[in-house]
This record gives sequence, structure tokens and C-alpha cells, in this order.
Amino acid sequence: MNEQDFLAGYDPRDYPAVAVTVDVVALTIREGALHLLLIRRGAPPYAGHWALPGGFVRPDEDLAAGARRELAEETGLGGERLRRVHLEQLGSYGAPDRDPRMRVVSIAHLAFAPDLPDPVADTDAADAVWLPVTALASRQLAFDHARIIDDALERARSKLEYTPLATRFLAPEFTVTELRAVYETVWGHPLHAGNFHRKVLSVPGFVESTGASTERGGARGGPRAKLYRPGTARLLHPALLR
Amino acid sequence: MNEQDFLAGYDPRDYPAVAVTVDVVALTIREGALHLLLIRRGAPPYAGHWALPGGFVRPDEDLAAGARRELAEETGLGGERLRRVHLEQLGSYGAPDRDPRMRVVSIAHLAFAPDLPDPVADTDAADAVWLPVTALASRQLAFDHARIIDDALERARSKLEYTPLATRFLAPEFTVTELRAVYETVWGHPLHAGNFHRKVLSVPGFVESTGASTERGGARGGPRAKLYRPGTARLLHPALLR
DNA sequence: CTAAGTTGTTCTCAGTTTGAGTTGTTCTCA
DNA sequence: TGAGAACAACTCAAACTGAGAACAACTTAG
Repeated sequence: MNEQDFLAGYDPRDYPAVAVTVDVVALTIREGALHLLLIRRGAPPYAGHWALPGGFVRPDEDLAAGARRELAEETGLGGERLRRVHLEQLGSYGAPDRDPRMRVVSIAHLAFAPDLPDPVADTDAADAVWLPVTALASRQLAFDHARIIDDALERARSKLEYTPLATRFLAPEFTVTELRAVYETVWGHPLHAGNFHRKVLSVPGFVESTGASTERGGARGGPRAKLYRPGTARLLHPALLR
Repeated sequence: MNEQDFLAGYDPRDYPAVAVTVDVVALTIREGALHLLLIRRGAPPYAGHWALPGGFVRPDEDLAAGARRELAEETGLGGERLRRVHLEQLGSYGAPDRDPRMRVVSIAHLAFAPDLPDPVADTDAADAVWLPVTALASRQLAFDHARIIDDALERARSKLEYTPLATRFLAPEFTVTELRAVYETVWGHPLHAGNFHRKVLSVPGFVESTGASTERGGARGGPRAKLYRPGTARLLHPALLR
């Protein structure tokens, strides 16, 4: 049999039906706390439970494109602001019984976004909110989404160590103190301000100076801070220490 | 449209079929060189090309279980020796056109194994070999497997930095020199023997002494080396530097 | 059996990085 | 105007790293 014949005589439906979805753990920082985007399910199973935004991969859509589309649908984001959101694949979750209806393999993604507007509840979702991760314990999560979120948070914490992705939680220009606040929020403990400052400026390509400073000092005083933008490095050498 | 409503009262066969496969990048060290397991495809598409071992996920099989099954089928491995192989998920590859037959999403896995016997060519595979990674450039690889292998090798290199997984390439008891050889092989450059020794013994939980030594000195002389087994740490703090 | 060469392990030492704290200055708020 | 806060720079000891040397325990060649 040659390649042509093989393709012609091939029936995809002979293979076991598996649904493929993409889910997104979207993280942002609001009011000094780490938040993630959750949807409240309107229909069974798990009606009334909270779940990650996600849905079926469309037939001609790349996995990452599907995840970005889901994120756009729930946040109402588009254009340049959507493009600035960092999106990476987290991992696949495919336990045979993770969805009671059928075999569903979900490709989970992780997104880092600057502070975004409140989400848009679309027709399908009863509700959509940015929820502080500290409030997760009290929520009933659908499917294996609690596990996915755990993995996502650990991935986020570790990515801050060796990549410059912390800048993705901030506006295009930011101060070293704002950057430190991201680390403190995600890692959950304070860092030594002076040492952090020294380290950030010494790691090649982490940040570059804009030459400008903030318009005003901090809310409770202090001098104007210098402004930086993300540098060109994609990995931090040497890495920051948690 | 989101997952919830779509799945409620839904017949899987109505939806465009997506096939889910697992592929395995299995690495081992033979004769001082990093090798990976490849299959020569017997049937179209890509008949005659080399490919990663892999196949469809079975209906009631977890993703990791599927990957381990594929590995077992191609290596003929089983029982305790199979269980000792480190297997982790690498990532999912789902570009719409990556397989000419239909939409296929492949969950790629990465395996670290000690030196294993030659693979078993089963009915599906025309051939199965451990190929030195340095010989990859001259092979025609099927699908997007070249890309998957690139990602796997970079993941392997980076995992050696911050996890004790290098020990998974070795027998249950090993010398520091054997461990250093793993690093040198995977990273592709020599390391300072004295500094490596100091570092390995100082990182908590990396290795623990068995109290025993090798029966003989090295092939070309030298004292007997002390034997170690893997420690209990799952992450190396502080990490090794490449 | 001996000599020459190899290897595992420990040690030394200078240079770098880290953790912790201090200092000086600029700014906001009361 | 004074008190308090925060940015940024500096200091210093401790820890870690890279490079090399030392030395004993072993091998094989002759």
C-alpha cells in the first residue's frame, strides 16, 4: 500500500473518541495579591462549582491559539493588550475518569497578565471573576482543576526564579520596587530590598533603564523611582533565589 | 461556546475527531554517548522515516501509563527494570497539520533509563534502535518529531541542573565519577572533577554513601571509588551549574 | 617485581556572590 | 516644618565557585 492509498482508505472514526480541550490558569496581581481567573459553571456536571476557563480545541486551531482565544473570550481582551499576555503550555491532564461524561484530555496553559479589567461573563458562564488564590481553599472546584491550579502556581513560582517573566505582571515600564512586589506576592514572602535591587540590575538583560523616573514619589513618601522596561534576556543567569 | 454547555447532552461522534497519542523520547547512555530510542516506520505516512515510539492512548489508560506501555513494548522491558525508568510529561504537540491523516494531538514524554538491552522490533515497527543523538542530523524524522526531540534534549539538560535525575541513567549504586560522566555526556562538555565531587557531596539529599567501594580501580588505574545511591532530595538546592 | 601512568579524593586559594544591615537623600503627609 | 517612608547606594562577613595542586591507591607495561 502506498501513502496515497493509505490516506484514502483511512477512517479516523475507527479510533477511540477522545475530546481535547484547552484550559487556562490566568494569573494577575490586583491590589498586591495574586489572583486567578475562574468561571462559575452553569450546567452539570459540577454545576455551581468554579472552573478554569477553557473549551474545545477547534479543528484548525493550534493549542496555544485555542488557549489565547479562551482567555480573550473571558477577559474581553484583544489586540495589543492580549498579545502582551504571556502564555505557555503547562501540561496535559488526561486521567480516564476526570470528566464523568467521556474521555477528555485537557491541555492546560499558564498565563501571566498585568492587572486586567473585570472579566466579562459571557452567555455560557454564570459568572467569571478574578479570585485571590488565598481564597481557593474555600471554593469547590470542578474536575481536577484544583490539581491543575496547584501545578500552575508552582510553575509560576519557579519560572520567576530563572526567567524575566515577572515583568509580564507589570506595565511596559516599571520600577524595581514594583518588580520586587511581584516576586514577594508570587513567592509569598518579603525580600531584602537592597539585595533585590543589586541583583536585578546585575543580571544581564533582565531590565534596561528608560532614563525616566516616576512622576511622583511613593504613596507614603520617598523619592521618585527610576523606570525600567523588560530587557532582552529570556533566561536569568544567574537565577534569582527564592 | 465553552466546554460545559458543549459537553452537556453531547454525542462525541458528532464532533470532528481528534486523536490523542503518546510519544516517548527515551534517553540512555551507552558507551559514553547519549542515545535515544527510535523506530523506523513501516507504514505510511512517513514510511521508512524514523520516529519516536508512540501510539494511541487506550480508552481507559492514563497518559503516563500509555507512555510507559509504549516504552515497554519497544524495549521489551518489564517489572522492576521498567519501574526504575524515570518518565515525565514533556508537553503536547497539536499543530493542526502535524499529521496528514487527521487531527492528532500528541502528549510527548521524556524517559531517563540506565543502559538497556537492544530494543525489540515488534510487528508495527520495521526497526527499532538506540541511536546516538549526534547522529540525528542525518536522519529523516517523521512528523514534528525533530522538534519534540530538540525540546526533550533541552529539558533533559536543564533537569540535570536542579534535580537528582542524573542518577536515573545509572545503576542503583554508582560512583561520583560515573555521575559526573552522565553530566558531561548530557551537557556535552567536561566538568572539573574536584569541584564536581565537592558539590555533589555538599548538596543535601543528592546522594548518600553506601559505605562500600568498587571491587577494582578504574580500567586504567586509580584507587577504588566509593559507592553511592540516590538520596531522598527531589530538587537540588543549590542547583548545579552547567 | 618495578616503574610509569591514571584516577579518586581532598585541599588550597583567590575571586565572586550572597545575606544582612547601614547610610544618605528625596519625597509625602500631617 | 517635622516625622516617617522609600529609593538607591554602600559595607562587610560568610558562603560559594573556578582553577589548580597534592597525594595515595590502584592499573598495566615491561
